[in-house]
Amino acid sequence: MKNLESEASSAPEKSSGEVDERSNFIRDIIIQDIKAGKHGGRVQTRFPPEPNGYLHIGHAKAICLDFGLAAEFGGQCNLRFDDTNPSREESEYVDAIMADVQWLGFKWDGLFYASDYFGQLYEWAVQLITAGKAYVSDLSAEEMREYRGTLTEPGREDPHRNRSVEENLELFERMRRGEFPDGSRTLRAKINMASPNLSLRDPVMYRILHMEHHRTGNQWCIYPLYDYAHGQSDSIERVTHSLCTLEFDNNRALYNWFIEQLGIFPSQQYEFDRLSLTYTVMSKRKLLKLVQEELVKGWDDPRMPTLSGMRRRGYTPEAIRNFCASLGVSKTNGITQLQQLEYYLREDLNKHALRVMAVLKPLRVVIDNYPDDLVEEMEAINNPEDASAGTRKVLFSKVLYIEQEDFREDPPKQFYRLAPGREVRLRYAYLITCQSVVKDAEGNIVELHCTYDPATRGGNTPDGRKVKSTIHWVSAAHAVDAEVRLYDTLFTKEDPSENGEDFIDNLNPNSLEVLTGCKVELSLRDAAPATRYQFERLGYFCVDPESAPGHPVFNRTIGLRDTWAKIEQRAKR
RNA sequence: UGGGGCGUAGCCAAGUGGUAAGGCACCGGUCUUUGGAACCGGCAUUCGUUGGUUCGAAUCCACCCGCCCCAGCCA
Repeated sequence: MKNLESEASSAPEKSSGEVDERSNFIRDIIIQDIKAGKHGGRVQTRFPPEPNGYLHIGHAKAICLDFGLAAEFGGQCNLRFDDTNPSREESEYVDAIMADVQWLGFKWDGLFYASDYFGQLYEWAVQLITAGKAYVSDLSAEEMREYRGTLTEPGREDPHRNRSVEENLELFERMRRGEFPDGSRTLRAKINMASPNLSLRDPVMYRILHMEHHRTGNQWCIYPLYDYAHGQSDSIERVTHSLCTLEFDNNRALYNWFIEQLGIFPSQQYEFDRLSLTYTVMSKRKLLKLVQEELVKGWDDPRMPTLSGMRRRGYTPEAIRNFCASLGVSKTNGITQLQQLEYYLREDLNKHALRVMAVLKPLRVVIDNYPDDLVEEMEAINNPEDASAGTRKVLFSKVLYIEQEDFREDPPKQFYRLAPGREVRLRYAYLITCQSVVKDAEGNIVELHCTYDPATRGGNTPDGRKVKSTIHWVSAAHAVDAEVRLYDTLFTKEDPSENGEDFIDNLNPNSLEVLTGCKVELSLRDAAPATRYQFERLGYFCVDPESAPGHPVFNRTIGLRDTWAKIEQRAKR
C-alpha cells in the first residue's frame, strides 16, 4: 500500500440487505460541521492502533466508524500506528493489523506512524520550553506520584518547575543526546498542579528510554507519551474528527491544550462507547495473557475475539461489518449480547454458504431392501437461498451413516426424527422406515436396519403422504473421514471479570471439543482452507488452515438455530 | 470525599416540549425435502427516583440514587 493515495477512502460496496448507517451523535456533528462549512466541508478521520497486540471485534467497531464516516461524507481515513512506546511494540503486530484492516474490507488513504513525527514533535517541545510552557524535571517516578496529589487533594509544584528556559533547553538537548539514564529525567508541560483534572497536573511529555524502536532504530532515546503525540499527529494529518473511546474523555482538555499552545491545525476529539460483548474479554492485556499462558492456541485461535481468530473460525467481513452497523454509537457503557453478533453471522452465512451433508457422530444404517451393489447419484441443491449456486450429485448406496442424534429408540413427545417403525425422509434420497435396532454387548445402539420406498426417489412422495422429518446422511462407502472442532464460548460467564473476579477463573473448560471420525460427503475431500459450508441441519463450518487434501479439518463457525434443542431443554425443566 | 461521562424493555438504541422508532432476544402463527431460512403477529400507559415549570415533559428546572473513567515516565 502506498503512502497517501489520493483517492477517497473506500468502504466496501454495500451488498443487498446490508445494514444502513444509523444516525448517531458523531454523524450528526459531522453533518452540522459540513453544513456550517467548517474546514471547507472536508472530513478527515484516522484509525490509530498501537501495534502491541492483535485487532479484535472491538476495534472493528472503531474501524467501521472511522472509515465508514469518512467514506460516507467523501472524506479520507488514514491508518496511523501509535508507536510511541518501543518497550511493547513490534512490527509483527503492524503486519497483522494491516492484514486485518484489509480483510475487514477497508482501504486506508494515508499510512502513517506516530514515529514519523518524532522530529516535528521534538521541535515543538523546544518551542514550548522556549515559551516557558514546559520544563525538565529530575523527579523520579515515585516522587512524581507523591507530588501529583490525589483525586481530592491538589498536587504540589515540581521543585524544578521554575528552571530557566536556557537550563531547560540545555537539559532537554542532553536528554536527547543520551547523557542521562532511563527514568532519571522527564520533560513536563507547565499547566496547573491544582487542576481537578489530573491529566492537566503538569503531564509528562517525554521520558528517557534507551531502547530500539521498530522503525526509528536507535535514533532516539527519548520518546513522547501518548498525550503529547496523539493530538499533534492528528493535527499534522489535518484530521477533522478524531474519534476515540470514552476513557479518553479526561484527556481531551490536554489534547486541546497542546494544539492551542502550538497554534496548529485544530483537530477535534470526540469520544464514543467501546464495544463490550458477553462471554468474552476485550482488553489487549487479557488477550495477551491468554496467548502467553497458552490458554488458547495463539492470537488466531477460533475462540478468540480477535479478527484473525474470527476469520479462522469462519466469520465473514460482511457479517462483522453488518454487526457493527447494527450497533449504536453513544456514550453509554453497555455489554452487547453475543446473540446479536451471531445473528448477523448466520444471516450472511445463510445467504452465501454452500450446503453439503456431513455426519458428526455417525450411526450406521443398512437399507435391507436396497440392491447390494447399486450406487445412485442424487441431485442436491447447493444453496436454496441462491439459485445460481446450482446443484451437485451426491452418492447413495445400501449402507449409510446418519447422525446418532437423529434416532431415538424411545422417542419423546415432539421428537419427529427416526424411531422404530417410523418413516422419515433422507434428504434428496428416499423415504426410509426403521425396522430393527442392533446393539452391542453393552446395549449401545450400533446399527439400524431400515427399508426404503423405491417410489420416493429424490425424497418425493408421489402419493402425497407426509413425513414429519427430513434427516441428513452420507453413503458409508463414499464418505470421507474428517476432523471437526466444535467451539463454545471461551468463558462461562457473560462478564468474565464481574465483581472483580479473575477472568482466568471463568474460562470455559468445554470451549473446544474435537471430533474425529466424522463422515463427510465426497465433495469435501479436498476442500480448500478458509472455505465456508453449511453442513445441512447442523451449522456453518469453515475449513481450517491445518486441513490437508484427503484429511479435511473443519471449524464449526456457529450452529444453526436449533428449535428442537430448545424444546428439549424446556421439557427438562 | 475532587473532576468528567452516562442512566429509555432482558440486551443495544432512536427520540432534543405535543403524547415512546428500529434491531437482537423472547412468545405465538403461516410456510417448508434443513425442527434452517422466509413471512405474519405479539412484546415499555412509560423513559433511574422524587418534586417543580407547562394546557401538555423521556425531552426544561431542582434534589436525590446508581454505574463508568481519571492519581503510568501505558495507550
